[in-house]
Amino acid sequence: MDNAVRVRFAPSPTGALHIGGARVALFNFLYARHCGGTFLLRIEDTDTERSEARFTDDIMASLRWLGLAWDEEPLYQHQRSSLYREAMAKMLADGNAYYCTCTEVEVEAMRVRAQAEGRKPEYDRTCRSKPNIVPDVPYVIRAKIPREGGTEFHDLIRGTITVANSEIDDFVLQRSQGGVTYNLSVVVDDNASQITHVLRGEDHMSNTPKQLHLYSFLGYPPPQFAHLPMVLGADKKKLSKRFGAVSTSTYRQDGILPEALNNFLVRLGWSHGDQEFFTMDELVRVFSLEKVQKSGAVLNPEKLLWLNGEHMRQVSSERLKLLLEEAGFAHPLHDWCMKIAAFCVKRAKTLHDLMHELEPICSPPLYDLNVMKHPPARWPAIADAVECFSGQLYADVTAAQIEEFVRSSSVSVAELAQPLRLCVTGKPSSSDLFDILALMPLPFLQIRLAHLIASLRQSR
RNA sequence: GUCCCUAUCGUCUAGAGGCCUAGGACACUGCCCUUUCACGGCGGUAACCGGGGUUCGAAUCCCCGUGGGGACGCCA
Repeated sequence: MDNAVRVRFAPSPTGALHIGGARVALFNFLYARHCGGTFLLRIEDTDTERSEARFTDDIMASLRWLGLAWDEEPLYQHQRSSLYREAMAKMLADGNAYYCTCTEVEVEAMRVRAQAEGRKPEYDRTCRSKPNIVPDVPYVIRAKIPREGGTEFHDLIRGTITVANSEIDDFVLQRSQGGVTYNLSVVVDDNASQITHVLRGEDHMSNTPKQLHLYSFLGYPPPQFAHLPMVLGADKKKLSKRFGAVSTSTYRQDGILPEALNNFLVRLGWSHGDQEFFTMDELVRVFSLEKVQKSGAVLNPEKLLWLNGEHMRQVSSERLKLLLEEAGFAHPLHDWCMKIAAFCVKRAKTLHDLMHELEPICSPPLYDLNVMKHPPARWPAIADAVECFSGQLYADVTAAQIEEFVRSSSVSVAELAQPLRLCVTGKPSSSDLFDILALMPLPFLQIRLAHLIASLRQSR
């Protein structure tokens, strides 16, 4: 256990929490818990144009739903500009940053030129050697990245990564409107929060050398880095909003359990031998960065559905009841309903599957006798058999007794089972009929049977 | 285009030089169970990107290709 471990999840509130972000949060959370460390949340809202409070709300609600609780008060970057200004002043004073008065149009032209010359699109450093005094025209402040040498860091997942300094642009630290950009605020805040390990998506890998220069300029000790493989859509591309159900809250709405989503997400790029099913406690115990995969992982929605079914079968009756109510189940969930639910959950993949099966059982069902394959000519005989069956039911019947009766009746088992199933479950297929019959309180059952008998006779 | 990362069944992965005629899971599929649909049980199809090395021996190490991804913003 290393109590000094401090990690953070730092989303920008420019959209709902999508599952790629949820996975990064999960990995951070698991790493912190595994090490006995601290997991922090920081809202990166320096882009005032695109940041919205409702997205912050969604991100927090989704994290809470997933059980990824953060340990200290969340930090909001928009409240921390004085810290960033101090850092900026130091870099300016030390000659590690400079004023740039080039316009956006000019910079764009430089990029085009660089690319035409077979280089990476970049700023051409025009203002780099000008005197370091505040210009009287609009300006930005840029980092003065050394032109020689290289930057190297040890990635906990990928090993040593080396980038030539000549590849690193003199990126903007402060915008012309005065706000600072991501690379500066991250470094200042990670340092202020004493973050020891930065676990983030691979899409940030190219930012790391830039940030390492800032650590050096500011005299901060750099943290360790681990870049997680990307979560990809079916097209193998980085997840984006264009592809359907990517927001975490959508999975919740679709009847997915948080533990199932966590389980699914953790296995995208991480493994523990052949094990597929994990509880959160187990994950905290066995999670390790060494077993994280290096390449991107494509989402497999069917596997999530399967895992969700597995997790639903593991939850207690009390929690299942809570989950159903939370999902909007409209009928009172009596004890007998929950006992039936325990049977029905075997064939469900989502909470909605279970609700759809339970609903007609817990409320008077509507059904259409014509879905039966038996010819209407047989209906009177079936009605007689049901009547006889109904007459022999007493309190506390067992599935075995019911089965015994049905087998000894004058009509075939299939002929009797179909209408019984319809009238009790409202559907032509359901979980084990005899178990449901035995679990339904007799008065409820008798009302249904009477209705069935009447329908069978009436429909002739 | 440039730089960085990466490469085992359709998908997620096991695999740390001999245990690999490559294992598991999802999906697909055959059979069994069965009043239905499922669940469950037993099977099946299906992969080491290519080429060079290193080694007695390579899915595993190295190099070169190729494929894939990411980054290249006064977004984060």
